[in-house]
Amino acid sequence: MPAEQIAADLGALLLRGNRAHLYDRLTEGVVGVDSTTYPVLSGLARAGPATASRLADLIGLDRTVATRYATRLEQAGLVTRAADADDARATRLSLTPEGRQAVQTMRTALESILAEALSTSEPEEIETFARVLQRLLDALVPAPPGAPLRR
Amino acid sequence: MPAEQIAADLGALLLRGNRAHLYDRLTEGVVGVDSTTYPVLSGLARAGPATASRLADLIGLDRTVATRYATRLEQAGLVTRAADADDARATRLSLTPEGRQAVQTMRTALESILAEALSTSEPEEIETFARVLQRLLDALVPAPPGAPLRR
DNA sequence: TATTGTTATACTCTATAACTATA
DNA sequence: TATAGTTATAGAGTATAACAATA
Repeated sequence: MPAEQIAADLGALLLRGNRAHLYDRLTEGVVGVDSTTYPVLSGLARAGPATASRLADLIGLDRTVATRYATRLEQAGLVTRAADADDARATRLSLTPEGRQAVQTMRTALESILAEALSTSEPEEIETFARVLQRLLDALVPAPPGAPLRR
Repeated sequence: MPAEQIAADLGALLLRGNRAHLYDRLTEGVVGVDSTTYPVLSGLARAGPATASRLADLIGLDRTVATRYATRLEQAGLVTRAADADDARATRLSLTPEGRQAVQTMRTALESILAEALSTSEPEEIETFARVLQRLLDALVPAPPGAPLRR
């Protein structure tokens, strides 16, 4: 039963330093994005234009934090704010072309890092890994209130 | 090609909120340990008696932080300090019986959580998952736990 | 001169509370 | 009354710098 080893590896992966290291590798060279604003930008890319509240639910942040990081990304020219036509209280956050470019750059970097990290495994192993990882996540992680998409 | 889904799942796992949620599940009910001191206690359990500097290297923290958290754990009665016989500058950190008990409790909790999260997967799948995860970690993480450390 | 442990300081991140506007 | 966005404030976490003691 390799449960003990899985536990140790997951624990290592979650160590603050290792998490920050991975985020730094992803965002290095992308101006205006760091390890704290990355989830906001990435979430916006996944969800499409969304309000700060919805985005906050999606990535598990407080909505005040989402607003502040959105402001930072806006000042960096990666995100824009626009009034919601249906609800005058709401503000829709969207990616600018520069923001889309930044997301694309980081996605490419992530896939390249992953491809290299998985290069010593067989395709069947990788497929099994992905399958179990998905189940593990479904069991470990609380579902966001938004619910429709997490991946 | 499940690389994209792996990337998304890993990203979700590393989200600050999800990481904190997992740590909270582990440490809930264990007095004197929280999501910040958990890695220190866990690292001490893996490494055995160690100095603050060595422990800091092991878990990727600054040594000033390791010292402060060790003080907190000491005040909670989970860790003791003792002079190093070989080096008068050094202080050796050790687990108290209460500290060992706390580690055991958290390990059991982690294994139980994992066992449930993996209960829908076949043993062969889990074995493959563990194998690929290990390779992934070796490639992704700068200094894996258990590696030789600088003094 | 370098290293260990520690403390002091400043900075960053995050949540709670409060305010405004709209539903 | 409730909700969206935002700002203000305070609390916690962390790193940098500095100190004394020892190598």
